[in-house]
Amino acid sequence: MSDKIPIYQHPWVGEDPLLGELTDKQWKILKAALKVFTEKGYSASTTSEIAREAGVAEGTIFRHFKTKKEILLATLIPLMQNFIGPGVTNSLHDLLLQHDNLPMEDVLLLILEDRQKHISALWPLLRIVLLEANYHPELRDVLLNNVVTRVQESLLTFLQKRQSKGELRDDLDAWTLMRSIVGAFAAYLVSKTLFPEREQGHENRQELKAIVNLFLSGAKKKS
Amino acid sequence: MSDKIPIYQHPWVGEDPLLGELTDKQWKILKAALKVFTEKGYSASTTSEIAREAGVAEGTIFRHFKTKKEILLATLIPLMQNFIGPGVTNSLHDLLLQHDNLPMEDVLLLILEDRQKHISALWPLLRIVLLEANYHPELRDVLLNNVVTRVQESLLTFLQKRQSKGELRDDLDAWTLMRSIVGAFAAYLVSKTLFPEREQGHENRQELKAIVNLFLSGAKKKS
Amino acid sequence: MSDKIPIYQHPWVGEDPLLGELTDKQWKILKAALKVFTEKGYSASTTSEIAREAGVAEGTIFRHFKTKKEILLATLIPLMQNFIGPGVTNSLHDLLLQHDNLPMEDVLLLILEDRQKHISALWPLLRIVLLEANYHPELRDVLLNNVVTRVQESLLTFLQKRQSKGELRDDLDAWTLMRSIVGAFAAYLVSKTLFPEREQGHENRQELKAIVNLFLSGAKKKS
Amino acid sequence: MSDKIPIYQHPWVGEDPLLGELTDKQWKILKAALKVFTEKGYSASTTSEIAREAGVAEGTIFRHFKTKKEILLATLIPLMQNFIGPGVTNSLHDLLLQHDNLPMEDVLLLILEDRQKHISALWPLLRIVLLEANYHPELRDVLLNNVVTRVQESLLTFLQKRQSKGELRDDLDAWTLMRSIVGAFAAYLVSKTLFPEREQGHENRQELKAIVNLFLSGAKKKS
DNA sequence: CATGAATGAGTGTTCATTCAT
DNA sequence: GATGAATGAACACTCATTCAT
Repeated sequence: MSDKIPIYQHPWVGEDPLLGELTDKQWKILKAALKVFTEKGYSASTTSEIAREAGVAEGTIFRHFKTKKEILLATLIPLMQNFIGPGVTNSLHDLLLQHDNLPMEDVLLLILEDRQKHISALWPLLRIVLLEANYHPELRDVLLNNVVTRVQESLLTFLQKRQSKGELRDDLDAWTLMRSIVGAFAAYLVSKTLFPEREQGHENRQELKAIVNLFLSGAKKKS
Repeated sequence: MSDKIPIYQHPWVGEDPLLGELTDKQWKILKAALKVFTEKGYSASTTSEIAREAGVAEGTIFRHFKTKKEILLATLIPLMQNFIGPGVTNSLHDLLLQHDNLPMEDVLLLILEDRQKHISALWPLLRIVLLEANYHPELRDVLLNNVVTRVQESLLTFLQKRQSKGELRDDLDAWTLMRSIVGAFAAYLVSKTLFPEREQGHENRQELKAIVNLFLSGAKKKS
Repeated sequence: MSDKIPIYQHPWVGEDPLLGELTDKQWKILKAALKVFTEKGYSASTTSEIAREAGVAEGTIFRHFKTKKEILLATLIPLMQNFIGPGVTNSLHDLLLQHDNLPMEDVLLLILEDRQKHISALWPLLRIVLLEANYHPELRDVLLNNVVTRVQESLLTFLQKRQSKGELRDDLDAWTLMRSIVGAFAAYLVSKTLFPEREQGHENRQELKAIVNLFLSGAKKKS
Repeated sequence: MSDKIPIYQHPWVGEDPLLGELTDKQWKILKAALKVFTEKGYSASTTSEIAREAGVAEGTIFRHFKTKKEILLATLIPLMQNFIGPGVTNSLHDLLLQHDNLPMEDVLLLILEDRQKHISALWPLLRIVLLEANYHPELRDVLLNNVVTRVQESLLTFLQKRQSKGELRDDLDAWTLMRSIVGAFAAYLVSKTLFPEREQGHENRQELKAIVNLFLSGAKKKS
């Protein structure tokens, strides 16, 4: 048991019942699997390539995971549950609580900058999750319940509070407000990825400010 | 060649050099391939299932397409070039031209409703294109150049014209405006798909109106 | 279809729904499978060895049979249904009918000699059937219903008729009589196989006569 | 070596050079192996299941037995040598000696009843031995030399003595007599196993009596 | 041009056996 | 001596691709 790696030293898995603690070998396999899946997708990846990448024998993989699909789930689900999910939500929640009294503009800008950092760091991971969620309901469920729903709730609560404070229009559903700002922000990230040259000229923070400004110009309560 | 089908009778392929005109058999194969790819994704589809679905022998497929990958490209690229692309762009273009003098609110609503209809109809196709574009650069290129770019250009032109007319703020980049409205609209579609129960209560047109209203409240030039 | 082999040219399969007619390749595979199974038993046989023995690619095997187990069943079941079963039963039945009026001694001797010839010819086949029937209920069922039961019925009918004619004791169940003569005969065959040197000295026919004599001495009705 | 188990406390192995005395662990492994082999046959059994069943680590098994095949031999050979063989023979021998002066009918009935009891108790073991002897010559040899031959000798001696006493026909080889009674008896056991419903109606002892009666009616010397 | 049987490299998975601890 | 993680050759089976008919 001496080769166990302490939970906090890797992003995967806390007291997650699916995996428990990870041995050195398991960690190497999961890291290799994530790399290979990320590059080629699940179907086009082979267990033998994962083994080669992990530096273990192919048989070793199946000592730790019953099937190839279990490797996929054991790779992505804990990441969503323990890393993406809480990572995303907690910091979001903290942000919203912490700066409860800042003006809307500033809070939203902080949030978007914070989100952007997180998403950039996690992008390869998020990408494979989003792709494979199309074919594996188990992934879809965890994605929805552990990531999407949590983000929504945090944001909704925040927006509703600001509505009741009179800072945001309440003739529109908070849900609609949320979709708009999240959509605009997401579209910016996508655009930055697809057309790096296009967005490169602009200062990132300026662009985020513009997004917030446009949103709030429409969303603020007119006195 | 009596079994040739006139171009205009099927959505695929015009003067596309990749395929030229399609024989009856080719058409059946492509239709079958699209169905199978759509259901299981490229990697998990087998040529034998495509053959069965098309009602031809497996060998026949390879008489028309050199490899499985060529089937994928021959299926999706013409669709993007001749169907999604123009279909999308033209109608968009027409709409924008046709109602050039309508108030912003009405034009945007018309556009979104029109887009929504198109996207719904094409969704299975768009889905597989978006998914596979992640792994096949050939697809990604065509997707960007033939679909995304065209939509952007139409919308940009429209927004810029309205900016120059003084109807929209010109302190913000038209690109930024576009991202916001497109993002908000896309977020609505995604939300409708992922949480049908959530969005079900609302009247679709009301929701689109809210999106437009929110956008324009922020985007309109203050006099 | 020109490579189909007429049914009657091989022992396997008549209008057997399991296989229908056999192509040249299928025939080679089944022959190879029978050989390999016979030599090493089912579990220890590999599909690759069967392929090598049949002179076909391993993939070819699975074009004709879905699983390794299906090869086993497709090999043995038709043999039992079309070869062992009828072969055994018909000739037995014919014999019994044909020589209905011969003295018991002669009929029994004819039967045993006939059976012995059949069983010798089929021994490798019977052996693998008997062995694998222990692990595959499908085989056991066909063995019992198509072989064992048929033989029993023929013999029982014969013995009962002779009982009612007053030639055999009727204070004993015909079933008991049958078991005794069949058992004695089987023990002789086993003994000949296990201890060839022991039984070699004796003339085969003399030995069969002794078996019949011993049986009839006990089984004949005392006047 | 304090964990050695005295020989006489387990049925396996006496001065058998193959195993010598057994440690507690070895005993557990052999018991587990016998169970697993008995249930699935040799080929379909896995060493890991044997280990699990024995409650030891998989590596431990290979510390005691070089190969899987050695486990099979170490399991079955000593059982034949020390349990089946002697067990069978001795009690048979004793019976024959003890009741040397009883009438044939009674002795044979006693023998058959005694054998039946033994065989029933040992059936799972005998079954696997008979099956695997087909593929492992080492097993076949021991089976023939230690079990079959011994039984034969005891019975032959008995029958020959009765022949010389004038109680049994001596115009037939004792070997022939033996085969007949053994065959009839074996056929009864097989029949009882395959068609339990058929033989259920009859009283077991009555059936045995009938077998003996039929045999002796034919085998007894006519005065 | 169409067929579909044949191919064989490759797949995910198993398992007897080894060996560092 | 006992362990069980690691191994890798072998397994049953798949599938894109070829080619004789």
